[in-house]
Amino acid sequence: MRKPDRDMGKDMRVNNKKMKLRKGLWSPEEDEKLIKYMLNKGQGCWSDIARNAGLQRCGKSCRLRWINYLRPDLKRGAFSPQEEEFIIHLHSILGNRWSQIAARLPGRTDNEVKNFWNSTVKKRLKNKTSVSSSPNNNDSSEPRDVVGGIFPVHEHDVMALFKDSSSTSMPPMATGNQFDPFPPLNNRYDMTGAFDVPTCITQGGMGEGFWGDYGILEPGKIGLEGDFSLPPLESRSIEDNNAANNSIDNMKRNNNHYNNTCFSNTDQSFKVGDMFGLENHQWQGENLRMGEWDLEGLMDNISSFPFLQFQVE
DNA sequence: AAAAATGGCAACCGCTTATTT
DNA sequence: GAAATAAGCGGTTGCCATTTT
Repeated sequence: MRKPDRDMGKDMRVNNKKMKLRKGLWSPEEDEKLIKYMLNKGQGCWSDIARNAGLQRCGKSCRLRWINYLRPDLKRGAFSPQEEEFIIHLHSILGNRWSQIAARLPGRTDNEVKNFWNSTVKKRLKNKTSVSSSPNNNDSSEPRDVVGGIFPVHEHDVMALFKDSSSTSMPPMATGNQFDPFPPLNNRYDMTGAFDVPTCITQGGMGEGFWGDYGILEPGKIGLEGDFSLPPLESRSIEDNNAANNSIDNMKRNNNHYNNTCFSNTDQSFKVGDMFGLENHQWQGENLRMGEWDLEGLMDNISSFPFLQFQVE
């Protein structure tokens, strides 16, 4: 429901003055204000941020703008074929849980994934399936058994597989938590935690046995024998993790919005914790529990996991 | 060249969930 | 425990650019 820029929303009070809230597209000036504020003050209550940054926007709008567009760790740019495959695969398991899917794609937002799905993937799958005229393909809003004939994924099959694994070769998880075939890469929204998105795990990459026969689930290949000990994301190597990027100029230079390149291009990594001068890594302790093998559980947290490296094309 | 159709995506809305008072 | 507030999420809309007619 995007309205033209001139459209104004409801009121907000600043210094007891009634101000009209802006809606619609963000101007570069607004972006700059928000970036500046976020860099200086970090994340807080969004309605305060909106007010204190001098933006005539509601907090919700600021949050969205930051998360979906201005965050320095966003990858942006076209989805790679690997990412596409991964999205399709995850969607076959998770359905329209865009945030969960996005959480497993470094530098991507739920909005981005959702848009990509609705505008591109859906269509592609439709074409594919109309050619193969598989009976099992319709709209993709629900988890499917077959996605375009590529991925034979069935929720309970996966579950069974995990159950089997747990009874036989499932390792005693170091963290005692549930097994997650596609662990979220990070708590991306937690500005107190450092993360280096583009350097996300790489061991072989997708394609090479990643999918086949649930390749990713094969104990021998992916460490089900017990090795989940990859270092947490935030401690992985970063090519040039110089907090020198810690300036709006750099952000602008790298941000699509300003010159069509990506914020954290493939050859550049950010640690937001560094950018913001923060050292807490709250995410490390999130929610580790052993529980029943429900799907949600499956997709819940786990410590780091050999994964894949996406490239922006 | 102009109009219409289509695609991509930013941003809003409304609902749900979590947290605070 | 209830109410208020904030945050998170998915669905949807509509603008703009590109492609097709």
